[in-house]
Amino acid sequence: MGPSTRREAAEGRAGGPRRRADAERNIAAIVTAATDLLARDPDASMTDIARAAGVGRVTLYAHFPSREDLIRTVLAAAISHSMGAVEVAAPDEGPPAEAFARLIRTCWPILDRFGGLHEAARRALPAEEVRRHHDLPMGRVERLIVRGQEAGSFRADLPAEWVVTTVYALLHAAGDEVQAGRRTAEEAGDLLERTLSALLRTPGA
Amino acid sequence: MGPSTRREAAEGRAGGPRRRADAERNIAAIVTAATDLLARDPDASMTDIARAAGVGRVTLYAHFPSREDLIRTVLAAAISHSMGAVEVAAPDEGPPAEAFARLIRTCWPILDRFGGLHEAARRALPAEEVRRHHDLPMGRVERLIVRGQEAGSFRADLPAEWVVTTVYALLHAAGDEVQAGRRTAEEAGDLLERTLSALLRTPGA
DNA sequence: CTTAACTCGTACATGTGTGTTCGAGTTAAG
DNA sequence: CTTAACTCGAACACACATGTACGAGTTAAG
Repeated sequence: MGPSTRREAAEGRAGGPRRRADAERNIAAIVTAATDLLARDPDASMTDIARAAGVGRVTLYAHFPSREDLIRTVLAAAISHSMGAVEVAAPDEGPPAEAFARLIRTCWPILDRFGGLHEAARRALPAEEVRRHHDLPMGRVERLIVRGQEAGSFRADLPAEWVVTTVYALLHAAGDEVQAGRRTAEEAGDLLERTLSALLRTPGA
Repeated sequence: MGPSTRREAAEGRAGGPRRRADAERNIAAIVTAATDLLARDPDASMTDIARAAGVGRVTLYAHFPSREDLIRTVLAAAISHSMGAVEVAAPDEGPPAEAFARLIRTCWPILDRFGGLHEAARRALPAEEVRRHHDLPMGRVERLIVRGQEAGSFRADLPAEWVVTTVYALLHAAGDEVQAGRRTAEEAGDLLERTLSALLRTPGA
């Protein structure tokens, strides 16, 4: 048969015949390479991704039947990664202001990367599916904002949804600065923290 | 000879033989259609643009030898349009805070559209050229920020360059909200104004 | 060692975008 | 009216991305 049997979609395989170790390694390399490339450039081609993963293009297709499949997998991995980080930094209790500062300081690069992948997903996946995945980490941050508004620590004269939007927009702007080499990650993180705290503070305080 | 003599590049023709009226009209239609389409989607194809302008694809190429040429022309037009609006709303004297508020209130859609075109230009034009054009309206806003910082009306603990970046990022976020139909232009402008004023106010005031 | 899984270069089919050519028809300008 | 400018559909050449098929070589696993 072909270059590989391609039994299941590299991800949710049941219990069947075990996968060989080198295949496992290659799949991991592909996912990390694709995450990096797609976050930087949502139009990165399958050829680029294969090369970056140190793998032949055919091998890539052996594990991921289509670009859509690959992006789906990458997005799912990035989301579960993001969610883990967010839950640690900003759990559902404790002072919202501190939680938010911690969240920005420790995981803004992760969230920014998620934003880049989101753009890639928007182009390759059906809108409904993207929206569904999008809601998870976005909703988490929004809950934190709402909690802070209700507790009086964040300004409440702006819709929480809009605040989340601005947070992501600035996250992305900071990421671009770093990627363009205009600032180090530390500088960008610092600017981000000071900018966002000004954004959240209530206007009269 | 071909469908048209294509003597010069539709733009900087000297004095030679006059251009016919219908050609002039079509060129104008192409530029406005391209401006609209490219601002919304930087990947809009030449076919799309021709159709939106109500013109055959061949006619488009008769006036603009390449996609690069078209984008160059569109970008130049958008910049001169933006510059005009900015100079009226935010001249180089007068209270910076008021000038800034006026600037946002009256021409944020124009500036946002310019941002979209900038993205299209970034993909089609050499980086050096984009940067050169980019500096004009960007520098204008930056001068205003610096002036406000020196006058004490804006917070000075953030680099003016970063402030400009955040302004454009939020401008774009607001534009997306409108385009996605989540808010009206009025709502978005209002949110923008309140968000940005919080960003510029000095932290202790 | 033997076998099945896996890798990978080459090549092909298909689709899409760019830019050009041809030729016939239309329209503004003198 | 006459002419040169202009428009435009159809077709072509080219480049590039996706996805598939083949066949030979390599490697993990028993």
